[in-house]
Formats: sequence, C-alpha cells, structure tokens
Amino acid sequence: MTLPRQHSERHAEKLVRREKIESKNFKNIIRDMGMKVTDQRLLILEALTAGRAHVTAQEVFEVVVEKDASIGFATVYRFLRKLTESGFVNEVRMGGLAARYEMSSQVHHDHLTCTHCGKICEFENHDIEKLQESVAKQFGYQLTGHVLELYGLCRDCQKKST
Amino acid sequence: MTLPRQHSERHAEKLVRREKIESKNFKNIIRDMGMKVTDQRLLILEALTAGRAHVTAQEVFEVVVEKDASIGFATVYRFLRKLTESGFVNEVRMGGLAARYEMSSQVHHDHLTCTHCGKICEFENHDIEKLQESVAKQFGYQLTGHVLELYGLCRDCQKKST
DNA sequence: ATTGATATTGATAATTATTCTCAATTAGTA
DNA sequence: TACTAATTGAGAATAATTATCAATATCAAT
Ligand SMILES: [Mn+2]
Ligand SMILES: [Mn+2]
Ligand SMILES: [Zn+2]
Ligand SMILES: [Zn+2]
Repeated sequence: MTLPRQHSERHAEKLVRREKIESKNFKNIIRDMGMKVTDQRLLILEALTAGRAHVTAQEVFEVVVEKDASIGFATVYRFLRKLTESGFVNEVRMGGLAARYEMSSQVHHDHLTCTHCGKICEFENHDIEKLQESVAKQFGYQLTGHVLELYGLCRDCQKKST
Repeated sequence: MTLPRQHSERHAEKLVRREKIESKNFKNIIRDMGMKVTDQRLLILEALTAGRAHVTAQEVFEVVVEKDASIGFATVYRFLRKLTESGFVNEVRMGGLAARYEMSSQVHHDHLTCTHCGKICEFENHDIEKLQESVAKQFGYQLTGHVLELYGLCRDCQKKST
C-alpha cells in the first residue's frame, strides 16, 4: 500500500530537503537517496522544478524527451516513484486519473479542484490538520498521512454553467 | 472528470434513497434510475447490502457469480458506475488501488485506513466539513464534494511493528 | 586515467483496473 | 403475444503503471 504524504516526520528533515531543492542542488538530492547521478535524473528534476506543478508522468516525459530524445518512459516512472518514496516529490491523485507530481519544496498543502475545467488551487488549513490528528487519536491510530481533495466549480465555470 | 460524493445535494433526496435501500426495495431503486429490472442488477444490489462495506468490483463479482455463474464482469462494472452516478452507492479510492464501493444508506462519513493491515474505520467530523466549506468559499468555489482519507497505523499494527 | 563491480537504462512485455464493442438475449409494454 | 429498445456476456481495447533483461554508464578503488 502506497503511503501518501508523510506527516509525522521530523521538521528538520523537511527543511533540509527544501533547501536542496530550492538551491537546485540536484546532484546532492540524488546522492541523498543513495542513487547514482545520471543525466536522465538531472533532467527529470529540472523538469519538475522548472515547469508548473501537478504534472503527470507523461507530461514530465514529454518535457524531458526534448532534451534527451532517447530517454525511456520507464526511467521517468521509476525515478518519480523513488522521489516520492524519499519525500522530495509528492504524488497527488484525484479520482481514478493518472497521478500528478509536484516538488515538496513548498509547505504542506491540500488541493481544491474545479470539476469542470480542472483548475487547481492549493490551500493549507491548520485547523483541519489539527482535527485530523484528533480523529486518528480517537480511533487509536498513529496518523502518518492524509489525502484531502476538495472538488467544486470555480468562479468562471459557475458563470458558464448558468 | 468523475465527481466524488455529492455534498450540496438536497437532503430530502438523500432520505428517499436511504429509505429505499434500507427497505431493500431494490426494484424501485433500479426503476428510479430509469433502468430495467434484471436478475443481475438485483443480485448486485443484494451483494452490496448484505456483505461488508468497501468492496471492490472484483469482490462484488465473486459474490454474485455464486448465484449466477453466467454473469459477466462488465455487468458488474457497468451497474456499479450507474449506481455511483445516481448516488445510491459511493466510490472510495485510496492511492492508486482499485475503487471500493459502499451503499450510501448511511450518513456521510470519511475513512481512516491502516496502511499496514488495511483496516478501515469510518468517521464523521462536522467541524472538518464546515471548514472545508469555508475554504472553498475563500477561493470562490462552489463545493460539490470532497475526498478525505486519513492514513495511519492501527493499534494492533503499532504493536507488531515495534 | 583505467578498471571493474554494480546500478541504471531503454525497449518491450506484462499487469491491473476499467471501459468499449457487438451480436444475442431479455424486459417492459402495447 | 409481439415488438422494440435496453441489457447482457465475451472478449477486445485502453490506460496507467510495473517488471524483465541485456546493454550501458557510474563511481570508488586502484
Ligand atoms: Mn500542490
Ligand atoms: Mn465507508
Ligand atoms: Zn473551472
Ligand atoms: Zn493495521
């Protein structure tokens, strides 16, 4: 079973990762994961930090293949999985659709998605996070992660649909 | 894009559905959806209400195929989709795994899942729901649904893993 | 720099969950 | 009962992701 976003994790670790990502010290990110530095991996990290957030594996591939026409699909999937496992990237899933990825450089947040046009807003609500902890505690669970996705119609799509 | 659980929907409608499900008036449920009553559909509804909640399409199929060895896989998927669209059933997704289904007879709730053994607890937290509404409003969205899945280690699995 | 053990890669096959297609069958109604 | 449109089951198709494996590249030790 895939673990979503780690929650109870030490804050310090997060900060170190964030710094590495923001300084674009990609080589060290890769070495941190105990992996070898390759051009493919550097390109994937570049694509993830440069382009917009919430991209699919397919989209990452399309960006990377421009720079290295011979890169394989499997390499992208493989590395995205590793990045997710190490917490440098987080995986966002909505409905049964393809997973989307974003660098974890930013602070934790959840998503509010327009069901009509797909526009995504990021938000962070401390009260909700707190309440989640308390729910888990009530049931004797040790909370390790959560998925909170809100769905609705954005302002533009509300207008159009009337 | 698949809509999750409808939220803003009229309460009365929900109550009517709930009554039909609880009275096991399966034929009327099917007619309500503007569909023809077939043995297959009745069996699927039976399986959904009788067995435990949070079953996969596969699991529904396995139950139903006992009573009607000739039923097709597609029939189960097809009808589950219709039931979901009509709101009689709701679809729960965790990670990239197969969708799970449960009758919507019960009141709205979210899920707390053990990442180790898969045990699912249902909970309902009015404060969280309220906060979700307010987040959506802040962004100008009209909230239509949400997915809230908490992940953690249940008491038993905490013991085992030490 | 050269070497060599080991990790990584890309092509492609395999898997998994789900949907689609279509000819045969059936339900609801006149 | 007879008609028509909806439904069915088998299997093909699709889509996302993972596994396999021989060829290649990395990096630590020389
Ligand atoms: Mn985001
Ligand atoms: Mn439930
Ligand atoms: Zn929109
Ligand atoms: Zn457990």
